[in-house]
Amino acid sequence: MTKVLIALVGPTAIGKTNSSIILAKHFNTDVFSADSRQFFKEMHIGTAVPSPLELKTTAHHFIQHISIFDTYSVGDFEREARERLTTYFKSRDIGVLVGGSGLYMDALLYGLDDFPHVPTEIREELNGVLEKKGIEALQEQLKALDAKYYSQVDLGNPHRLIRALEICISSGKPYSSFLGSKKKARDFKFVLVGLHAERAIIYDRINKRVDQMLENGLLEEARALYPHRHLNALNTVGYKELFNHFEGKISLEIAIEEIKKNTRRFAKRQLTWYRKNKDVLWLDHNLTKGEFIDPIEGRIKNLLHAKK
RNA sequence: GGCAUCGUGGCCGAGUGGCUAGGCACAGCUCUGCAAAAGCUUGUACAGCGGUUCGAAUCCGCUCGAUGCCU
Repeated sequence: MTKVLIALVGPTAIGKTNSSIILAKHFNTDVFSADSRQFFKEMHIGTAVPSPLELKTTAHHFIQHISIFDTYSVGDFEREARERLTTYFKSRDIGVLVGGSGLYMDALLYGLDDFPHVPTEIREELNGVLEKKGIEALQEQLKALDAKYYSQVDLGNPHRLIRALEICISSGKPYSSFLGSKKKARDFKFVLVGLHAERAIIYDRINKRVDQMLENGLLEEARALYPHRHLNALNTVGYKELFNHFEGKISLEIAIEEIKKNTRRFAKRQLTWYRKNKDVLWLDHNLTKGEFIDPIEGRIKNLLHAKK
């Protein structure tokens, strides 16, 4: 029996959570999250995690399953989620995946290459190089260790440079030599669905949701997390702006405007991520339940038939 | 009514005769273990009209508009 994962993507605040639950109920499935911020159990309001009721009604995976103090990466997620799905599909035929993090979604749907484990000291050291000698030092080092990748990376992007270098250094082989190998086979097929709306509508929903988060107590949540502001998990829209406010750098009003602005820009990047992906079936966010489910059901049937 | 100052791209803001500041926003884009991260690309705009000049956002005049002061 072919297993099918319905993968739902779309810009933040467009209504993915709600739609995912509609799908889960209709197809009687669990929901798997691929949202890199909803993983953290210490964050609730600012990450727009599903409500307690929603979590109670529909089984969710990878929602608040780790701590902001944990080290977690796409690689961990990809492995963990793939294993979880394998188990899940032993007794189920359809699953729902929702997520706002393009990289995490794609890692699960399309696979990731295998990379050797990198000791954290190597990254720390490279961060030190960046700080002391500047990005040029990283560029030169990469040029020496992996000329091929050097010619195609964003040379101005320290994250990309450091990642490539840490692989080169820890493995003794060029980063690019690990790329493009055959990915681990997925034991499921997927239907990729994108929620779509006019830009103005998305932005309006974002602005309103931010106001709602504030009413729900985002300020208090952020204040409680403030001591941990240096953790990567807290380098998150909705929190970092408030941290700046706590430090007296900006007023609360400005902080709120910044949250809205940064959320809009985040939504824009999410749109860019999937705009050129031909697998995506784009559906308007405002469809009725039937109009929404029918085309998805159609695609699922096509998949099942194609298999035979 | 008089005098004075000012009027630069969506916003902020440099620039006092020639070599298209810059920042922010918007828009577009990149992405294989920090991804709600990180990075990249993009605007010849000088209130209007006329004049001086080889050449004006920069000088002169008028008009319009804003602000301040005076009667």
